[in-house]
Amino acid sequence: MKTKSKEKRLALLKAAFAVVTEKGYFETTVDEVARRAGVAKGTVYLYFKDKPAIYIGLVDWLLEQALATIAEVVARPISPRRRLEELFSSWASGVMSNPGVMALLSIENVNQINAVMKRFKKHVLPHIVEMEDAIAGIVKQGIEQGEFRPVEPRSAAVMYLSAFRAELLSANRSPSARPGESIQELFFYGILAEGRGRTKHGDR
Amino acid sequence: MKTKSKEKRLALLKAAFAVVTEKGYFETTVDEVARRAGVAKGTVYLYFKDKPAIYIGLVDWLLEQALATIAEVVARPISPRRRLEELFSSWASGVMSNPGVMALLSIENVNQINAVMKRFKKHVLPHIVEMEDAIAGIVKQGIEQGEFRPVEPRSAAVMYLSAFRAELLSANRSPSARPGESIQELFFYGILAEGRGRTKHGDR
DNA sequence: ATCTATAATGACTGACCGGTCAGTTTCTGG
DNA sequence: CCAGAAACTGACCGGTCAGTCATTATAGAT
Repeated sequence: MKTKSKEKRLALLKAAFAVVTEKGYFETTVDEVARRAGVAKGTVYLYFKDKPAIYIGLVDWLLEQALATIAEVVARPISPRRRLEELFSSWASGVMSNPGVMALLSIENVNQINAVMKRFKKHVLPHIVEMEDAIAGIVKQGIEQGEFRPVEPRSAAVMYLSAFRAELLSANRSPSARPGESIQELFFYGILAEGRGRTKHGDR
Repeated sequence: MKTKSKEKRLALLKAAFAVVTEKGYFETTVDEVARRAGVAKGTVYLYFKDKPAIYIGLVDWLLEQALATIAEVVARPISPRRRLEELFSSWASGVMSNPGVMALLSIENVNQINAVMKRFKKHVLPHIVEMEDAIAGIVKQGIEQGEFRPVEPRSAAVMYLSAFRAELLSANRSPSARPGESIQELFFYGILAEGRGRTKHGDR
């Protein structure tokens, strides 16, 4: 039965998610993932080739959901700005809301020195690029419709993701004032009081 | 001789920096740090209590430099906006330029589940907060002088650091167009084309 | 009820690595 | 030149954990 197997795999991924977001990849043991899923260690190896494969499967699963959320927001009949706002809150209340997810994806920062890291990078990076592209698409649309300034869409996408990340982390640290809106607002309006006449960042 | 000892310690930190930014904390072995510094493993333990202590010493050292750079920029007779711009480029050409540094500090994202992680967090977080405070100070000054809008200084600081991080990572990935200026420009001007009349993000 | 195939188990192994410490080398000052 | 101190060394130990596989349990077919 194919579905039964898929369900089992998913259950393992969920267990892995719980452990990895709590402890990080390197401090996660396969045995704990197994126990958390209610199976023995050997069973994990029936569904995943090795430990890195669990991580890769996990990232695939998470980013798939993140991308699905983007697609969903893009389908709504709203302005690009509203799209970005709603994506922000959709993510913030979904899987991406776990700050551990950010740490999870942070592995991308490490230089790829050995075989395992190369494998990680090879799988994670294309997904991240795909996400950036999707967001850049929203930005581009906003520019064409005149809602956004003619900025570099990719940079704006990178900035958007950073803002989201920043929001998650700071919210995690102090659940005080609503910094989420504050950070979103900064993304939209910038920090400067005036001098908004130009398009490019001065010349030279 | 006290200085001799300090020098040795510094040499070890530099070796640790090289290895850790390349491989990340968990894949770094004490033995490799020792070899990279040209000493035997045992020697490392004359200067650091254990492996976590190396990491903590490293973070202290790096953030000390980052803070010193802020202080230096703050001392210059320039506008808050220029301060932020010059800090950006000072960092980008200094120790912070290594993308591995960002990965290094990313450990802070992991939840503190065990004693070692708690130790990490206890040391790293205050430093990060200190940095955020310093930048928030610049922002506050800019608001008082009317150069910046009346935003929440802390949020702006968090956003600034995120922007820097984003810049580093994307520059590392594609040395194509100058995304640095692009991202800085976004931080200052935001993305919206107009509707700049208000101060707060709507009401609600 | 019995047989077979498929799934699951967990004890075991080998590699790795943090930390130790008895032994060795280097330094210092008399 | 020597003796004692201080610095350094690296073989060794113990614990951990990824991955294996012989054995056992389960499900489905007849």
